[in-house]
Amino acid sequence: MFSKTCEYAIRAMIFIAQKSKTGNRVGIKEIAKAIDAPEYFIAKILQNLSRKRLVQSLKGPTGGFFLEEESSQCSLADIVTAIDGDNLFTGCGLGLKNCNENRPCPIHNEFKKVREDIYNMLEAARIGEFSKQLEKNLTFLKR
Amino acid sequence: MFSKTCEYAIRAMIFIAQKSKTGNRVGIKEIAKAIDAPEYFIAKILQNLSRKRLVQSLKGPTGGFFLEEESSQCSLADIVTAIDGDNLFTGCGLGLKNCNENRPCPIHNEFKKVREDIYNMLEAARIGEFSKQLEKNLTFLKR
DNA sequence: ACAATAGAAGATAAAAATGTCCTTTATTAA
DNA sequence: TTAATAAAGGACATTTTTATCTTCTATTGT
Repeated sequence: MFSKTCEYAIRAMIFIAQKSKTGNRVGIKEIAKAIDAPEYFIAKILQNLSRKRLVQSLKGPTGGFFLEEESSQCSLADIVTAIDGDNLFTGCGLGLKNCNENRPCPIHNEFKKVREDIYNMLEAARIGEFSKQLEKNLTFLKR
Repeated sequence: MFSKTCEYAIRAMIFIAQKSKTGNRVGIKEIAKAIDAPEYFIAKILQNLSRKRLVQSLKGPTGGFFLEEESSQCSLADIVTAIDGDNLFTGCGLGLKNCNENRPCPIHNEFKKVREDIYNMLEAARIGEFSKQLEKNLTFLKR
């Protein structure tokens, strides 16, 4: 469904959001451990998200990644779009470039429905909303 | 959503199914043109599906690919599973290997729903059911 | 000012997916 | 039975994705 890059990105963002609630910044190494992802790779991914202003960062001692109030309101759909683009939400299921209402592929309408369901679900899910369940160990970000 | 390989596979299978209705066998070149896919690449893909008995083939003059009655009843889910495996239908949205009811990722339940929707849609779609609309040029397999 | 810290940026490497070519095998029609 | 045809199979090439390493830059506390 998502690229590995995108899976890591979502997990990292949820983790950062949780830590940000208490005003903490969090370093790459801590993130990598918390979500069980390759350190250098996560660094690249967050660098990218940082350029796109989906996450905030500060260099130097006491530095690290964090989310401003606004960023913690961003949706999973925003993250997916930033990393994988919008193909999942708008593209043809069979990979046709010009598939559309007027010139549909054989599964156009059925596919459109699930695409919309996916989008709605990801748009409704805000990055900041997962902290409580994580803290209670009701949900997990690794393995 | 699907790999490119899988997209080609589905399009090729739908095309073969259509041609098979009238008892025709169809060669790689014709398939490649009809679905606008790289010839040698779909050759490989169909070779694979042939080994898995999802499509039938005959070598030599007048040979080619075709679908027996039984094969034209196979679902898109069968093809996806044969090519991409069942990760789309059973895997965790965030890539966690051990995500499950007892140890869910933060989006486990929402994701499960869309996964099931996707599966149901693909399982309901039989490869042989698209011929009429294709013949009437109401749906398309290329571009 | 300076040393230590931590992300940014660029280069490189490894693995997987995608795409191509060449030889072999099975089948057909003459 | 032979020549032509078309898929099967194996090897190889290219591109994209995933992963790692090194150097540079900004920030902090002393």
